[in-house]
Amino acid sequence: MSETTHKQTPETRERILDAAEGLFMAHGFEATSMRMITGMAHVNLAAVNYHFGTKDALIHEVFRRRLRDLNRRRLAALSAEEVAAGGAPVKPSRIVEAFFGVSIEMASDTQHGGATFMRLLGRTYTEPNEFVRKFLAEEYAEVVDRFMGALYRALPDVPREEILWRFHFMMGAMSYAIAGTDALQLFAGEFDDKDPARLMERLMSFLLGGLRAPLPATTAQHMESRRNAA
Amino acid sequence: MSETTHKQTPETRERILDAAEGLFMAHGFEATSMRMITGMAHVNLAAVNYHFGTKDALIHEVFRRRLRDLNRRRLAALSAEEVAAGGAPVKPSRIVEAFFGVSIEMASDTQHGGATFMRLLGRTYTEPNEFVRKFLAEEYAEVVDRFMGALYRALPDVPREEILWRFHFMMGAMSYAIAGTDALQLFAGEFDDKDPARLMERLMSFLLGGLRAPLPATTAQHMESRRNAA
DNA sequence: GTATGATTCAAACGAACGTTTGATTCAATG
DNA sequence: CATTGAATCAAACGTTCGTTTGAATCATAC
Repeated sequence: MSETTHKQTPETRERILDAAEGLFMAHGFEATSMRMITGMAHVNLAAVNYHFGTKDALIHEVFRRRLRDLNRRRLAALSAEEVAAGGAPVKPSRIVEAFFGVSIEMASDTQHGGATFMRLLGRTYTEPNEFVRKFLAEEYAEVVDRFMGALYRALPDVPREEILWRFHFMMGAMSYAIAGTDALQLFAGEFDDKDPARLMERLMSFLLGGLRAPLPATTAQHMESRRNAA
Repeated sequence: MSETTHKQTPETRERILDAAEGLFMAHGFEATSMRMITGMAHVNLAAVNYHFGTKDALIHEVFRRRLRDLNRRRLAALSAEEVAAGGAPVKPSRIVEAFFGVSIEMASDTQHGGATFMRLLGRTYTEPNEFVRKFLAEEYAEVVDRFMGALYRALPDVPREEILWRFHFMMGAMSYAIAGTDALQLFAGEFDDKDPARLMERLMSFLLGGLRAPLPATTAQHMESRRNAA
């Protein structure tokens, strides 16, 4: 054999996953062919089907590999806040920071592909593909439960629907923040501030500003009439 | 001929555009085939190529058809605010309302496909496909110029980069708001509040809260040192 | 009513897709 | 050193894709 003595098995899987991750991010799932993936990974065309079964299973694994760690760190961050609060409800801003801080942290990791993955993840929340959204929901189930529960406890007077929507809005802002310059170039041709620390600052200011904004008039009215009835 | 005496030309184009719009929204561009489009539109397979040339040209026309009107209304709304302000800078909140208000207005129009299109548009801002983003940038060029200029004038002390980012975040929040329940179901299985008026309220509160949030520490420091130097 | 240009139609085109196959090569076991 | 199971390889599979073709059908003008 001329090079790399092909046959250190574990490396093939990783190379495929890395290549697929980058190509999915750059071109989307459908526009990325098996031949593109195996070509970039320098493996045989049949390797994907051998190691993962189907293309869909590969997509699944690309997400599972990173999402497991991402959500484990999110839960750990929330747990740490809950311990620090000692029984009392965690402040909303700390909850938001726990969730989105980990996101941006991972998005800042350009060494191990974290940045690539987060950009892929950001645009996948709105992915039309049914089966992608299905397992995304599964992977998020526990995290959603924990964080929503914490927010409900922290804001007992705010309607849960309102909290859900605001969290949804925050997810959108974060996705665009991480997807980054791609969509921003729509608005400004020249634009290259990529310092992740400053991005984190910027995004957090915006998110907390939105979270703390006065409730819309209609919602406030509903709460008022409810309070009077009680 | 049995039905509809096939040959009222203008209707064929519209039927294709409407079908394509809905299918692109539901499945994405690549996953939507010409056969799906022509099947749903009840026209011959070759009709798309005859009327539009290629699939890409069809995609382009799907956007151009609605975007023209959308951005014309945005510019009109901003002009009205500028007239009302009579030479003085328009308040930031009014600028934001002019831009995003028109978006939600169109997203609320379930009669003429406006809602379908806005959901499609929301997820297209982050579209990987190069040529889609290209003509999106072209269609937006004038609107971006006008609105960014207005914001710069309204907030002369805020760094332009900061304004750009916050507008970017707002776009993300709006996209998720309009893409709506799709991504929200990720977080809450049962969820069906679709009243567009309340959504508009909710989103505006959030956006203005984020826009008015205190600047991040680093940015504030930069401004401080600049002020001292002057 | 016949000529004309626009539109629709059924059928086919080559290209690219995801996947499968069967032989071959590797590392490890007895 | 022969055997075994895992991994890689080149080649092909059938399907679907976007697009093209040439004949058929329409509305209109002379």
